[in-house]
Amino acid sequence: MNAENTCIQIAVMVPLRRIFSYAPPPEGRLQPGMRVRVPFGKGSRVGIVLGYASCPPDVTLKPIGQVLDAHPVLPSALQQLVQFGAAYYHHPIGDAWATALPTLLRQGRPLPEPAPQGYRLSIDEAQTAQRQPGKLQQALREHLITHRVVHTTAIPKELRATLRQAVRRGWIEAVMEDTPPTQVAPSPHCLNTEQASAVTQLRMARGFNAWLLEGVTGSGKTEVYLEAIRPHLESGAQILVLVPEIGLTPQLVERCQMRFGARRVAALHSAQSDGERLRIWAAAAAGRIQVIIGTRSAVFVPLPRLAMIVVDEEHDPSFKQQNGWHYSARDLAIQRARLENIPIVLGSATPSLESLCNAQKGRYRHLQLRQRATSADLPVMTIVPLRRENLQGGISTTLLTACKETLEAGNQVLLFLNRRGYAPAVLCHDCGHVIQCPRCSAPMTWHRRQERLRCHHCGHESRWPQACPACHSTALITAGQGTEQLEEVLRQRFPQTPIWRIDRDALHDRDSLATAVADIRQNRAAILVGTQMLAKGHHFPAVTLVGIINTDQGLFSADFRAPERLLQTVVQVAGRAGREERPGQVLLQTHLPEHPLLQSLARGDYRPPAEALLNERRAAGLPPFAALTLLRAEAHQRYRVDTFLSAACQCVPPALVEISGPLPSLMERRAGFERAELWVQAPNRTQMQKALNLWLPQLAGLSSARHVRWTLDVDPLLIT
DNA sequence: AGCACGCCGACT
DNA sequence: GTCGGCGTGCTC
Repeated sequence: MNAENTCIQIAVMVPLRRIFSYAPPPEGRLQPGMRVRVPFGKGSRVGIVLGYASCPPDVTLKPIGQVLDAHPVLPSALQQLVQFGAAYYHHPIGDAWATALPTLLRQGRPLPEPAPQGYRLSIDEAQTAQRQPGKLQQALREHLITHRVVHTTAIPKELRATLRQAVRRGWIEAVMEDTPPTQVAPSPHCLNTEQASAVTQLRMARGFNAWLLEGVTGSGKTEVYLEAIRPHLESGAQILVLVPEIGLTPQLVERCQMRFGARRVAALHSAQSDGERLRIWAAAAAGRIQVIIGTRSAVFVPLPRLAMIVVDEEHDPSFKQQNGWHYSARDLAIQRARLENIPIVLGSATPSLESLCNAQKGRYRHLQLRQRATSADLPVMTIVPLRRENLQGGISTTLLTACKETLEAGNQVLLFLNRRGYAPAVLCHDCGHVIQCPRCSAPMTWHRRQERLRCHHCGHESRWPQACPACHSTALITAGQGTEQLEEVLRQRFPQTPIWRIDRDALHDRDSLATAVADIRQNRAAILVGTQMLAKGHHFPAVTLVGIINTDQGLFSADFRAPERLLQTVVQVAGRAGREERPGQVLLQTHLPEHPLLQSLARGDYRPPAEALLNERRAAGLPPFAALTLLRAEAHQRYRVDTFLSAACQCVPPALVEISGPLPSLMERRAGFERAELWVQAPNRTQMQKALNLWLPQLAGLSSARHVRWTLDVDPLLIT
């Protein structure tokens, strides 16, 4: 006769900012982190046990439907990480858990049994196998006699059924334990003094420690990671490596597997099937994989013997999730390292201003690699003023001449233009009207090859308009240049030269980036035209000239981070040039040749312009010198967005934060939704959290909140 | 997010 | 006379 009942608190996997209570099952104790299936509304949902609590005796609770796990699905440190992340980014806990788990576990599927490492004949095989061995049994038996232990994948398909039967009958047994680790290959490279010093310091790191490894392009950061983690792998520990996009860094996986053995190292990314991802996830959780190289969500992979985390290209914006739970995998990785009390390395040639600031404040230990690992010099940057230049499809005569000379010398040219399609706009020659996407406040992009107008924000497509919608003139023309047009212009100018376009459109209908890259390496003189995709990771040894076509885009953007990204992109693209003992040259086309950022950038080093940008941020009171959160709202009707945001302004906890807005979003209309936002600034993250914790319940209670879709973006990265 | 309930327009 | 539009409210 308890005055109070115990109930179990469950994070149900729905996007609701609530925890639900259920009656505990009659037998068996539940542990936090176990998955359960619970009756919910009309049907049932998967949920996570958070703990026991007492609840008043008068409420009747539904019982837990089914306990799905014998053990917590995430270890306690990761449970804390999900908890922390949900609280910090003010995201519903159930949905945070759903995001942290592989799809199949989220859906309630069981954790897979560990796959056997191999098979062998059992000791008493002689007795059990006597009765009439069939042809297949005999074949299998001989296979196992010659190979002793056979890995599952090495068994011919036609013998699989026989194998299953043989295991059931007992004359073949599964080998579950790890194969002894293969010998770790010695480093094929000789480290220079800076690399060696970085490796030594990282190897001595014990306990939580954050390191910023800042190394110019070509300085051999990867070699430092690999050598720093080597002793951990030799002692059987595990390593987590986070990368921005795995498709762009397949060499890292290959290099890692080459050195440490393919069986120890696995990649985890969205191109894999749900089943494959779960298998790798489970193998990592069971300690059978030592190195996980993965994108964002890999920050939640359980690794029982985790010894170090590496975040490669830590400045890359794709570490911040843009939909659903807006978490930064880089920042959560740091929190994970803190919770697990291990060192973490953030590596980049162009560190984010946030990380630079942390290094300067002494929160991160700073490691620098100033020399390139090969003897190649850093490329020379030259500003090409466009004021007087004759432009051909966006290319200046100066750049064209440089291309010609480079090609004649048998070298390759890389032209960077961050705009897909043929032209970023179509306009009326008579009245100037620009063809807009009907669902977004953005111009439509002309794709000439498919003869379609496409919106890059919502995917809307249409034909070339018959007449101007405003004045009915038929004189419609394209304006501006995209990669498709650049490619066309270059084909006219250099008909004999192979030209490669590397962007999402070009790779869609041809083969993968990897094959394109392989082909490019085979070729001599060639031109590469491409977007962002070209800037990341790949080495093009024969490229000696890099042209940045539209430098100015990053100088005019309303996003306060645009100059930082411009700087990082230019330095990264420039780093593709002049490797392998050939001097490189970078030409920056601009209408603003005197712009201080470009002047500073042209001197070649990342640091001075980065520090200038940091000073600007300090003066403007922007991150990393203040904490920033965006309250975004969208609805079909504009007045509902404004009503909600104004009401949200009214209930802001006074004195803690400063509010600007409601401001229309950079793209006011997107996919048929009217969008606006509130900017919330606080002197630091602690104060921000205090304010958000007071504000959020008020927000959720607003009646106007029910007519809009709203989200909080803590530490926003892209102001889209 | 789903899912049901509920009150107003064009169809067999 | 119904089928169905999406506005509103709820989920232990």
